[in-house]
Amino acid sequence: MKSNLYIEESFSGEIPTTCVSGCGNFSVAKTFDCGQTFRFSPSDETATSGIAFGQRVTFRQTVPGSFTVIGCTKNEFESTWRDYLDLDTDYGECERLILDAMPDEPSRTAMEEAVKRGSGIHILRQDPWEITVTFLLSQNNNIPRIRSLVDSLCQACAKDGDTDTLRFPSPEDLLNLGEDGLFRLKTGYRAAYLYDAAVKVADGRVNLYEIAACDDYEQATERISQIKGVGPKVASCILLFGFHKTEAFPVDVWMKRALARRFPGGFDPRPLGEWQGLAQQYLFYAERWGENP
DNA sequence: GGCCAGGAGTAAA
DNA sequence: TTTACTCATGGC
Repeated sequence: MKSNLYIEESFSGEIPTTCVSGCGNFSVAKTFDCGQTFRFSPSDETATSGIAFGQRVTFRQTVPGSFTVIGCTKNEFESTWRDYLDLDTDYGECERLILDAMPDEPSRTAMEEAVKRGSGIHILRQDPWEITVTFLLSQNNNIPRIRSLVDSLCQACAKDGDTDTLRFPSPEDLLNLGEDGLFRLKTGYRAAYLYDAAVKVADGRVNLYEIAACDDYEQATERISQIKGVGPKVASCILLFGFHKTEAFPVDVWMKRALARRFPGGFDPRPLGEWQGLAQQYLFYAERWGENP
């Protein structure tokens, strides 16, 4: 169901700008800084720029719930960014459901604190293949270096000049690069994983469309895990960020710290059901940014 | 120079 | 079924 956004297009000279308001307390900065994408970064104090679907885009925001998309017409916003930013989900309601699923103290208070800190985060609807590749690169790696590896991969597969570096490499691009070529990009032992992913997606042994259509989370996990290097954590990240399967609950080193600190009595995410993934993002964000939101 | 990073494959117990 | 070791690389 479409929510009631107010969308207005304007022009500054030749440059179109689309202003969007009425999207709850959506936060651009938090959404792009909670580790779900590696191709965006702050361009100044109020703007975040990056690349998705082969397009460069800038989102500028000064107050929660409204923002502008620079260089973007209303039609482009409707056809691409409205869905990408998941603006038709009521995240206020999601927050309430998360807290309702945590009736017992002190866990409820602990979750409440994380939700308050992370409130405004949306789970982006990103490209499944791109997420598969980037989270293969993420394993046993740090966030700045993952960004740099994604960049060099895109540049290595660029064909015709600058504009082509925007496009994310296809499985065929990775096959052309070869395992050796992937290794030379400093991907380390992950080169073999990337190559295996490219082979299996290209020949259909791993069918991303079937995974997208699969309502059984366990079965989807089993299918994506056919790729070498996809274990429990990477699988849950791919399903959450690439397929929007929000019952995923990725547990990494940040989450282990967050859970140990906030829930010393242990934490079972299962009662959160389809909101596990969003709760995880709040906890991840709160842990990563600590007292500096 | 050792430890850690949005872990997973493998061999051994 | 769990546990230790290993896997590239770079920042600290």
